[in-house]
Amino acid sequence: MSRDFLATDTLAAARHLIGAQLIRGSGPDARGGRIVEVEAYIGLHDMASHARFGRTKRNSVMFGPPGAAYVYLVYGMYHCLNVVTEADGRPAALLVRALEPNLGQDEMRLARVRWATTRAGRRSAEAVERAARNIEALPTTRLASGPGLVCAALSIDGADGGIDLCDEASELRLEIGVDDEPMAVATGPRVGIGYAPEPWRSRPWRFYVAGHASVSTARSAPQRVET
DNA sequence: GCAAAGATTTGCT
DNA sequence: GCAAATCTTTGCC
Repeated sequence: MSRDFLATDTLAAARHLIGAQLIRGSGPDARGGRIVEVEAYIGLHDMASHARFGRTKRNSVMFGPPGAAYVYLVYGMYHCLNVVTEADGRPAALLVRALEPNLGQDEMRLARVRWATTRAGRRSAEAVERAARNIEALPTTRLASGPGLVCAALSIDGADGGIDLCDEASELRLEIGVDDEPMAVATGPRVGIGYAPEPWRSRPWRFYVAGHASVSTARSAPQRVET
């Protein structure tokens, strides 16, 4: 993907990311899908953003050049992948919330099972079996329908932080799909930021493909169509 | 130094 | 519909 799409306005970049491909690996081992849901976090004054306290060790990648991967751990369990936007020095990023898997779906399902096994394994063998059965029963469309699930399906963790997603040689990268048809993009408030004061809490900075089966649902706002 | 909360997901009531 | 899981970062004493 051209870095120019990400270098300036974050809300415009969000529209470019919807429909783009996020891919891990290459050749027969490649896996990934089209991005169908993102959220924008923009600037020091966005009270929902990790950048609201200024530059810290965790969020420093957000302050760097566009196209870098900002990966962080939430709730002690799930990794979240962000695409850094805007000029070097300006803290902004797009959180990748959901993919439509269209490459290496079997490997993505296996990665989900591996992730769940590691976590549930600390509890009991029964918990592992139950989690594995649940994942095996999932429709392919639901393998990466949430920010934590995108990372589980693509095996993304802190080691991927800082990777250049615009470099076609990167292990983890973005590509523009050739067969992309215009998709109806809906907008709404960002998910899980109830701690933020207004007007940030209500900013319609969540972008998603209206009615798409792969869009996250766990805590999602109701879907409404825009254009 | 310590306490609290978090850009989530799952399973049980 | 609610609470647990799990650990890093931030804020306050």
